[in-house]
Amino acid sequence: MSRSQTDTRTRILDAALALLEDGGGQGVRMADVARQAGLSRQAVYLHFANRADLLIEATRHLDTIKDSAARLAPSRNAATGIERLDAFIAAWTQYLPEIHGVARALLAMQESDADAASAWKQRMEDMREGCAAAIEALHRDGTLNPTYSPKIATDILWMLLSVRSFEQLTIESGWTLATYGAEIRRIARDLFVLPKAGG
Amino acid sequence: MSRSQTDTRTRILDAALALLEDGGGQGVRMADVARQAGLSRQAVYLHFANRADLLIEATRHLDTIKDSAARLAPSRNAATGIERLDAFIAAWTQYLPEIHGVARALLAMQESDADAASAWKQRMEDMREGCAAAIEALHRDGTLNPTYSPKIATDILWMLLSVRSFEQLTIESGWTLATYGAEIRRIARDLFVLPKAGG
DNA sequence: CCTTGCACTTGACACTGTGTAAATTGACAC
DNA sequence: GTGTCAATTTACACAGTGTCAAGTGCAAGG
Repeated sequence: MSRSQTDTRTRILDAALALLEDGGGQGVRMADVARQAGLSRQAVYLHFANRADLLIEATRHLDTIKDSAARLAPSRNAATGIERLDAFIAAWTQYLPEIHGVARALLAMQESDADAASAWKQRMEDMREGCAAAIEALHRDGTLNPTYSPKIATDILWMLLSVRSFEQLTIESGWTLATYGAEIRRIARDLFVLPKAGG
Repeated sequence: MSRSQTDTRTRILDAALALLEDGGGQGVRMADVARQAGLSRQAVYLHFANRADLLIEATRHLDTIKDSAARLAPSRNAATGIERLDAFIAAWTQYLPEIHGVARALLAMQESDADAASAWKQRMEDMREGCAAAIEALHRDGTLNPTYSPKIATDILWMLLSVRSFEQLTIESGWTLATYGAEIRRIARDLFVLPKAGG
């Protein structure tokens, strides 16, 4: 068999990712993906139930390609809370630009499609776990600024690392990726990490 | 004339605002607005060129109703930079929930319509002026944390006060409006206001 | 009174994009 | 050869936006 079913499936996913990655974002239609994959529009529906399904699977596919799990390992292995916070922020701020195109599309889809909404929500929930773990590590070390509860600190960190905040700072305010990463790290430290005793 | 052209126009705008205010957000169609205003769908097009135009005018209309200009007066009249920052944040965080529905719709429209995009951008630019002025006031007083440049500080404050951040914190993280206002104020102070000498 | 103007209505239609369905092709496997 | 199955072509239903044309009803004004 020259073209297995799974081959075509990944070909479609790759096509979708290619289109989503460069700016297009919103304007990626089913027909565009089909053309990019060298298929008829209808053939796409043989592999994915609908547009939401395609986008959801595309993000999953991207996670596999980019090995998102491996990227967060350094964060989990950090010795101190501060190191864990830094490592998590570094990993995420490097990851975000790479998934931005797909994230944007799924985020937009979310408003009209319930499945897309819950898929996105789940992803954001997973990311929040990382935020919570970093804050919790600070808390255990006694280096969490006590004027912030772990819950509030997690919420704020989650917001700082959200796709929307990333977009606003890099696109609207023109920050470079390096600036974005460095500033978010600094904000998190300024807010959450207890100043050294006597400082 | 029992029904002047401007009467109907405002009737349509009021109808649109009413629908946008309660949750609907995305799902407000031209036909919905028309029904709410007691008109045929086509009549709406006699007053507004298209959906984007209607939404843009609706936000303008809302500004008039809510008197957005007057709300920012206390901020401009503040004696110190710190007071100005506080007043601006207070005014904006109280205003945001009131315009949230319309903002959401315009924000969504922005992705597909160029006019909506530039109208939204303009509004955000105006809001940014307020952020910049507050930070500048701190700067003049010498109370701006020198590790943040006025530009970076403005960008961050702008991001903290964005509709998206508001949505994330109140909807996703479940903060009350009061918590949202208080926490943003605290974050801004922690980040930007220089600790008292000897503190 | 009758005409002119105008806001609005009704109904039809084009266009875009999604999703469904049916009949057909082409290749590979046994 | 025949069956299987991916993929194709063609067609259509549906929602929502936006356009167009003909017609209605009312009020102002000669």
